[in-house]
Amino acid sequence: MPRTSTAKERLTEAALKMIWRHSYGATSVDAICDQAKVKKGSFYYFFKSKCDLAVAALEADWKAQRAQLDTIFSPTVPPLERLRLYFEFSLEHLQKIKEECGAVLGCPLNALGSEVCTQDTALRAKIHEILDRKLTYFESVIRDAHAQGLIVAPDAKAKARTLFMFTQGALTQARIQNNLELLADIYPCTLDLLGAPAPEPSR
Amino acid sequence: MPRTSTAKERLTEAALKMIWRHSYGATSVDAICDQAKVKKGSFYYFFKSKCDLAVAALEADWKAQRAQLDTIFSPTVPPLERLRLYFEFSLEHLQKIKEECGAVLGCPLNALGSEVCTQDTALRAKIHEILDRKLTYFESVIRDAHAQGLIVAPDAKAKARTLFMFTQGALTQARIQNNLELLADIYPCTLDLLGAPAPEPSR
DNA sequence: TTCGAATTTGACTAATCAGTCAATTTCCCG
DNA sequence: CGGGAAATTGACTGATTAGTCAAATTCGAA
Repeated sequence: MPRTSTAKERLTEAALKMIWRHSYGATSVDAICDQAKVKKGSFYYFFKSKCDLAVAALEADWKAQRAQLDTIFSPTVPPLERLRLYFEFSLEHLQKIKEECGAVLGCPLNALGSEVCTQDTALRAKIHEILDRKLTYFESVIRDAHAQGLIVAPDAKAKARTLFMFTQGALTQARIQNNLELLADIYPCTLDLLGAPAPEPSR
Repeated sequence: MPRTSTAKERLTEAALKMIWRHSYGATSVDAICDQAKVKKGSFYYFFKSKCDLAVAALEADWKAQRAQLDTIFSPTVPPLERLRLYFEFSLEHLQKIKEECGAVLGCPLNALGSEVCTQDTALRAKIHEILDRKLTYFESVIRDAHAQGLIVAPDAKAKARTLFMFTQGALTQARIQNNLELLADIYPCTLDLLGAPAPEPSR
């Protein structure tokens, strides 16, 4: 049975959406409360500050994403196929959001992290933590691909970090330019970056 | 003779520094005026809005950086050496700033662009424009390197974009994690990404 | 030196900001 | 049903926000 959403859930959901859409600084507590249909008094009953809400919002979002990522990055899937699936999934998600709000939003961790990292220690720490966990998926992919002789990457950690920087950079550029096409070749570019043989073009 | 700085110059300089250091949203016009020793009335005599100032600040900074970039990316320098010099220069700059303010700040265009791109069209357009110009340097490097047989990159534009995404992503990660070491291997990683033979390790 | 333009000043909005709080309502458990 | 905890409310504060403006000052050229 579909349990009705709680005020706390509505707040974290609205917060993530609005902060991602606009920015941390441009999103006021009042606006979040309006969107979530919650009075400000209630807000401060659940959260002790705006930053506290942002941390909770990231945590809730990560918890929800995890299951999907675990499916995509399942060890039963061939390593490079995991990456293809991941990019496909991410692009579809960004496409859907673009249709909703008209903008390419990139990665919320990147956008928010870059904005608040010099202002709020707790928020930065949470973002750092989640980014590290995401990196772990890449690491295991590359380790497996190397073990199976699909690519040459004796230092999986380093290679994963490079790939991670590239993909995160691509997401940021797509956001800044509001252009999803910048991400169209992200999978073949990844294969190239990893030194994997390009898949045969279907004809 | 060292001309004394004008109020307008002090404003753009302070604006860039403070916005880069903190963020666009967290930097108030009052704070910028204080830093620049200019009264707010004067501010609005020179600029019609905070966003207008930010555009002017980016433009002034770009104008100042251009000469240095033209030197680093001079066609008389071997292509891959240009990249090495560029990373060296960037790292030294970030190191110096870190010593000043204790934080790794990454790329101002990236940080600011990611924050304001959904809020302010003029600012976004200016950032897009400057990013495109920076990309041009990479393009010419890669075109030259390809022509000289140092790398294989028939599509210089695409390769430059990939490299650009990687380096920008690296800068953002370094900012978020406040860790300059993430940039330590950026040149060898770039060579690897370009498929250039690694330089012999000195012993 | 004089005059008009460029610049500087500080006091002033009106809106918005994050955050507080006592009083009230709703909820669940015994 | 009763009572205590959990949740909700709306009015409130004091600080900060971007932006305005008329008056005063400085500057440069004739």
